[in-house]
Amino acid sequence: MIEPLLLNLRSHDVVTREEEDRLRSILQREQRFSVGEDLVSQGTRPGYSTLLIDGFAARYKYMEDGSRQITALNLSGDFVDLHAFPLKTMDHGIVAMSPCHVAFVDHADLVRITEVAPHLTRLLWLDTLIDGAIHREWIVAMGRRTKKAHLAHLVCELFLRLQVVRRTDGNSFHFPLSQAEMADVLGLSIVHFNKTLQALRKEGLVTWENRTVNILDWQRLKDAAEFDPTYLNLSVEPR
Amino acid sequence: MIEPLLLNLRSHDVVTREEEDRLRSILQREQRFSVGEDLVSQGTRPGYSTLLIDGFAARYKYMEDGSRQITALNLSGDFVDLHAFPLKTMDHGIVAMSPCHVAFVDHADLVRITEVAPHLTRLLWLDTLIDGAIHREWIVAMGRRTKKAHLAHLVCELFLRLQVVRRTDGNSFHFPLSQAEMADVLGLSIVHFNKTLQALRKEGLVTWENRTVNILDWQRLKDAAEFDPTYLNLSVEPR
DNA sequence: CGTGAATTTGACCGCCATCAAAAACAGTGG
DNA sequence: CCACTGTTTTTGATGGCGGTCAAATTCACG
Repeated sequence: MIEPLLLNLRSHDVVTREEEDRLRSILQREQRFSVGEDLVSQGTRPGYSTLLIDGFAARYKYMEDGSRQITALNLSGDFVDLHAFPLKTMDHGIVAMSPCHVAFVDHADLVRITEVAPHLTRLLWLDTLIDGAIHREWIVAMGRRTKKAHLAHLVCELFLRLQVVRRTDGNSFHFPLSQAEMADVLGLSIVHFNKTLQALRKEGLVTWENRTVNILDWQRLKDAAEFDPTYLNLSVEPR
Repeated sequence: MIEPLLLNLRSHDVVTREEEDRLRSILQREQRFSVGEDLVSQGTRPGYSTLLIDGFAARYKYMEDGSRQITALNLSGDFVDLHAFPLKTMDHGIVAMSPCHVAFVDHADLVRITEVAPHLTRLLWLDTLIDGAIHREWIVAMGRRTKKAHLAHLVCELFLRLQVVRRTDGNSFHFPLSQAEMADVLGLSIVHFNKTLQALRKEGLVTWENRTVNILDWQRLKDAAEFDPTYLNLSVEPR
């Protein structure tokens, strides 16, 4: 049940059997959310953190004019709000973009981990640091990439992250977001997201239909995106 | 010497005398950098982290076409690359935007802290989580705010962050970035940054000259920015 | 087959990039 | 103190990317 989390952590460092057991032992009740439900709502102070076992979720923030910006995408195996643990008050919400299967962890148990399991603490810390690295990459994409490159970059990133948790199938992966939702990821209008996607399709870099993305030419996609996977830290090293 | 760091940490939680001493004891040699020098370069694997004692620094990434995006601004009291500690390889660089006074901390000493000082560990973790929260706010600003609101938001954020480390003077603060550098923060052209700034000036929200920003009307600036300081976590709570 | 959602196309227009150059400013040496 | 030079800020003109509005088409599903 925590397999995707373990796959995630093990893409960065060795996780011992003892650490694995410790993680299992702190998982509280499971719960399922359907599309559109908030896993965590803005402004709340949850006393627990949420592990996404399976599904797709998005961090989002609404503006006063009703527009929305998605600031992160969470995949199977992601701790969606380890953040809330020392951060206390949620400054944004997290919503299910597909049916989501989650498990909860009490903050008290996380505090306990920092007290007795320093290496595991560093691994969880690392997980939040990679979130930060992804955020920076998104900032770069929004500020200095063309929209086409931004989208291409996102596809590259999603592919590698999904591959870690074995959610890819050859060169393709299931991806449940609508184009309207993707527009909120890229900070675009729906119309222009559509035109950007069509540009990628026309160049023969990807297909994207039935909520399935298929990468036709990894090398050219990578080039179009100026994609460098360093920030994902996909190498096993002592941390 | 680590006073600004302590001010930073103490804006979130109580820091005991023992923790304070521990922090002092792990600070290695100090160093000064002049404007334009890299505190940390992209692609390197430093064995230490850098505490910014005084000055302004920026995380940046260059694109192949030579354009640059600044993904974060670091102020006095910020740990500029606690990230590199479990992250290992720097996926971006950090450059001095003003003369910078820094001190170094060995990664081995940071590992030691995770082993013997859980609360201090959580405080340092928190620090990196707030970096992440700021990143998310920047993503929102780039994706869904007008450029004027984005700039206003940044001014609000800088003011509060500088106030914590006592680098404000009434409603104004010293800020050494040129307009060209600010353009790299907002993902704008120099010309348009200038026009955006003039819009804020014309509305009587700020003055900005001689590298000094003065906030003329906090409330209206806040409104123009849709600024909500929650993400900065400026409240003292047990973490 | 009908209804609502999602995708796609087209027209129009404004924000912002680019190019160019003027004006203001800062630091230099004479 | 002033001329000289490079940097920074500011202004103006032009064009393209991407937003908004509107509608057609395709798709999902009861």
